[in-house]
Amino acid sequence: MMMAMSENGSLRRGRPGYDQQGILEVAIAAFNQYGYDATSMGVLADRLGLSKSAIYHHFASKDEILERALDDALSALEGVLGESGATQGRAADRLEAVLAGAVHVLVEKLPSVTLLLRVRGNTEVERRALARRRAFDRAVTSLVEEAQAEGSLRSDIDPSVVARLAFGMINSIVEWYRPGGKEDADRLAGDVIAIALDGLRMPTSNRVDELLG
Amino acid sequence: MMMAMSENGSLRRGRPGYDQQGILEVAIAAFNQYGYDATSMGVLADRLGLSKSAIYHHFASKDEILERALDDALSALEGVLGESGATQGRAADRLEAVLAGAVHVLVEKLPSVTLLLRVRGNTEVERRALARRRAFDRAVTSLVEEAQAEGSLRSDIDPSVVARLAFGMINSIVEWYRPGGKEDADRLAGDVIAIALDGLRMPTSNRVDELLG
DNA sequence: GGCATTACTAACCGATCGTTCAGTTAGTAT
DNA sequence: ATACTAACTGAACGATCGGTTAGTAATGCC
Repeated sequence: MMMAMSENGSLRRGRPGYDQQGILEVAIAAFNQYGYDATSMGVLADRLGLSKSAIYHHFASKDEILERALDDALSALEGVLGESGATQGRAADRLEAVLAGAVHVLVEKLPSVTLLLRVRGNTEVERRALARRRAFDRAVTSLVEEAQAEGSLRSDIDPSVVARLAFGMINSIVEWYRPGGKEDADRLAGDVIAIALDGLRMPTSNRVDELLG
Repeated sequence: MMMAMSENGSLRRGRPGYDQQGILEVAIAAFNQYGYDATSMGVLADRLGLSKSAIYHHFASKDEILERALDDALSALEGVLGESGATQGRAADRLEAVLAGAVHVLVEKLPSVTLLLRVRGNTEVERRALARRRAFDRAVTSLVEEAQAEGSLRSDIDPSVVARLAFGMINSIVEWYRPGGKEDADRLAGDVIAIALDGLRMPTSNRVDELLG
């Protein structure tokens, strides 16, 4: 039961119960479990312990719930692109900062990012979210291109393929990572970045062979 | 329009129109575009240019369509585990064969594997498919463990995480690979395996530093 | 106590859902 | 022409869908 608090921690006026954020969190969990399309407002109401119509006091529509959730995830990911580690320095370092930042966003906002990564495109809300995702992907691809031009990233593979595969790996976290599991968030980020960057860097095998003659 | 042919190529008896396979292919495409849950039998009927009830001549239920599609994908993936490259030799080589085989299955059966990778688990059909997927994942994880024990694969990362990240990358193909695009299938498989294996092998960077003193 | 605020309800709506049923249609074989 | 085979149809069904409406309920403030 989400007891709505005012910003200074005192109890707010009005009937106790869920607030918008409380509804949103339960909705995201249900959407992730059953899929957005297969989650009816009835199922959601059951999960909340409310009537269906009570939900409409908080959100105008099912679509609006989705839009709020997706915006949360997208804003966090877009925020990674604006951080100082992603805007200054060599392209390879910036790329590493973006990948690490993305992993942290995935872990910290696992429910809403999970929902984002499963969006289909059936509604206008979904299509707008997909457009924002594509813009993010393009920014990452540009970074890969720059790092390849610097010579610090393998250039035998098309930059858009590199970006997609790297994010394919990172995004797979939402399918199996569970907070409190065997891997803590920092260890996970370290592991993911290690594999991704080792796969992306200029291969050093030739260098070893060269040195050994 | 799928003209049903008998096995020797002559026209079969009965009214011309779709056969089961023809319905299945259109259904998979619709399921992948809109999501299984958001694809109504009405939408599917529109795509087929038939009435809704015509579909039930070919399949007993929407579920049965899904089951057939998922079985197609799963059988192909499971087949990779039974190939000689995956059953003989060093573990690292077997793992590489499995990864390459999986990429080829993804590319060759892109529609049905795409559908498989998006299964939620809302129905018994879906849950059975997920169980088969988990068994596949376990087999791959075992291979990673063996390869780590051989010393040819990095062992700084938990084998189940390694397997998941590698397949996360490989499975991401379904979200962006398009036959006839920039990357042909063999090139793609090569690129994916290069990044995955470079990310998975024992790091050679230390070796370079060591040789340089 | 009355008011404002905020959360919640049951009944209802029109539309759509997956499926069934009793037929019709279009081809081949005899 | 008739029988068989296989594909297809419109109407109907019970259930569920997202959403609306006119209320009720529970709190804090004055």
